[in-house]
Amino acid sequence: MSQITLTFPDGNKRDYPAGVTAGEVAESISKSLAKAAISAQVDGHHWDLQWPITQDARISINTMKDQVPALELIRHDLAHIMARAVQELWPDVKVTIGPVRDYGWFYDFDRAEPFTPEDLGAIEAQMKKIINARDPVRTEIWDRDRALKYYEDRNEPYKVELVNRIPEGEPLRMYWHGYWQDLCRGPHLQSTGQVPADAFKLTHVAGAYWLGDASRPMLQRIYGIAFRTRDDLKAHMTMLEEAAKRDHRKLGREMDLFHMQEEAPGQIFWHPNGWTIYTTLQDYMRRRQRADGYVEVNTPQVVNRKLWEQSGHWANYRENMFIVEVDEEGAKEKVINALKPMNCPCHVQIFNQGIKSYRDLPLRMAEFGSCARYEPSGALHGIMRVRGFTQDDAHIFCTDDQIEDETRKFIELLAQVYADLGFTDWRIKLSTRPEKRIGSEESWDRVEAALGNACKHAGYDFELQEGEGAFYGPKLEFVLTDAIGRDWQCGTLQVDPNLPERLDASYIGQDGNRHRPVMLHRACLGSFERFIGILIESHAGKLPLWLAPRQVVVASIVSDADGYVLEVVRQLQARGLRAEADIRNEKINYKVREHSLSKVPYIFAIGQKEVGDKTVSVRRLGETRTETVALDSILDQLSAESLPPDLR
RNA sequence: GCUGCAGUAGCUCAGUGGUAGAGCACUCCCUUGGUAAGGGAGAGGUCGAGAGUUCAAUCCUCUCUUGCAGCACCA
Repeated sequence: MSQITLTFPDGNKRDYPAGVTAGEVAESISKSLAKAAISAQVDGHHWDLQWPITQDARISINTMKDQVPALELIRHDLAHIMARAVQELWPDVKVTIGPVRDYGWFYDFDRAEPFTPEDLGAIEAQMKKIINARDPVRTEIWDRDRALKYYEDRNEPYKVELVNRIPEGEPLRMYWHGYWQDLCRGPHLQSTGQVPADAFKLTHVAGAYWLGDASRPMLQRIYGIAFRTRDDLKAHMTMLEEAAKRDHRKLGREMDLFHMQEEAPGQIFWHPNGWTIYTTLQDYMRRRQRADGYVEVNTPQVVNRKLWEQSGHWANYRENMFIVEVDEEGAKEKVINALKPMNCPCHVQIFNQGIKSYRDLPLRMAEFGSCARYEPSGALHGIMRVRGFTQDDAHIFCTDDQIEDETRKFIELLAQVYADLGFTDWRIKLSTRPEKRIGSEESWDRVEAALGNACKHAGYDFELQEGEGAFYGPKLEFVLTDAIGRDWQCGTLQVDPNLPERLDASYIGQDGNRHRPVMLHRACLGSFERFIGILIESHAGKLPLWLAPRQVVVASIVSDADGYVLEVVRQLQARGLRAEADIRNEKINYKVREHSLSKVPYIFAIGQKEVGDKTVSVRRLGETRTETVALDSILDQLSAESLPPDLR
């Protein structure tokens, strides 16, 4: 038998017979390593201990100390263990697939009866039994016919379909967890006993379409989470509780920002506090965009069907549009309008007024455009996914040659805006030509390169999302990571030569001929509604002073101070601060607690002493320390601190 | 839209086949208290909407609606 040479992480090399398994390699090093081993890395690939190694390679043995492979194996083995547990409890349940995901895994089952929370407890208990049985994990490669026959005999139609979907020539790997068997590409642990029995939890059950296809049957998906230790699991549960406390729907109520109600699903009733945030943010964006050479416009909400037919929305987007039928006097048929789901066709109408010259380009047309989209009911989520929203939208009409520079300018604007709003952790994704597309290859080449170059020249890398662009052009997506590590896609820039074509936009070039401009659809925040939701959650409601709806509450300690309290509020307001008096007949403890809970950044407490000294006792949100300062100096300090970032 | 779960006072929630309860919030009274809940009293609900079963429905059944979790969707 031929020999192969394996190189270990410390640089040592050893020869083994070809076909040696990673487990045997571990065994050759030490008994204890062989026992602790969970998998290996072979030339960078995650390698099952049972898999043979047939050629020279770099190898390292993984144990539970190696977090990434350990978690992957624990979660993946648990998926199988859970499927086995379910079939032990309900033998007629059909199994499908169960991948590792996020902090755990899920497995989809076909079962007539829905799983209940009690069932989850029973499954969890059964899983613990399987883990404690310490059954060995074994793997084999089967040929297709054998696998098909096996699953047909056992009446597992989903598995039959999976086997048939695996491309010819790819090995069909089977894994046994004890007697229980599943089709799986691996790798897996050595035995079920290697899974920590106290560091996992089944979290919830929900519907999921077979193979993600809404036209296929809906299965029941059970989700679990798993870690290496019980403490890690606990820490994760605590993190989830913390995230729940930041939920913008809860904070929106507590801070009296907005509400939503049955009569207007997916639309927001902004309360004075919430609307203050909204308008403050909008004013800020307006200043930033003006400074960057945008002109601002406003266009109709209700637009006749004809325009949507011309733009292509009627054909492609109709099920997402609110349709408004009007009985017009004398008209034979009802007039059909739609609420605008996007601003772009209206902006082209403005562009098309009069004759445009190449000298007018690039034309950056912005609108805080209120749009209505009939989103599927199940997609609605607080103020993050709504049916009525306002975009910080703009369309840049330009020539092909201007795309790169305009894109770079936009990225710079967006970077400034995100930095001002406290988001420094964000990245760019570039989506390129999809399979179904219009336009020539060289034009795609050119435009994709323009977007890529713009990123580079602005000083940012991008991730490639091949084939994810729109049918008419590539796009950039800007994904920001919030304070608790969640990703949000907010900004976007999309190159569109199609709509100017459809709506017949043109300009007179230097050559005196008519030319077609390109449109760049772009937004920084995406929608104000969603972005404010992100801001609330990311700051846990403790917004920076300039965005806080109520910036200062001046609270009296004794009623003799009421007059001075009102005077302080008046002076704060004169400096442009959003200040309120609290002269209720309550103790200062009570007032401090209440305003702290509603996230007011500054509480001024005023008693006899402050009245006499013309001072205020200042308490910042989140601190227990207080500081007594002269009224004039705090006024100066706060009026500077409350300026929006672009005015500082 | 699909699957599952849920809708009881402004909020958080308990409860029962015989038309409802707590805490907080609210109103009034007492209290003038120095940095996260001072005390007392009071008011407040067609139990999401409609239909059905029943002598009787907030409770059981059906339909609708809204929300929650996930899936699908997000040209």
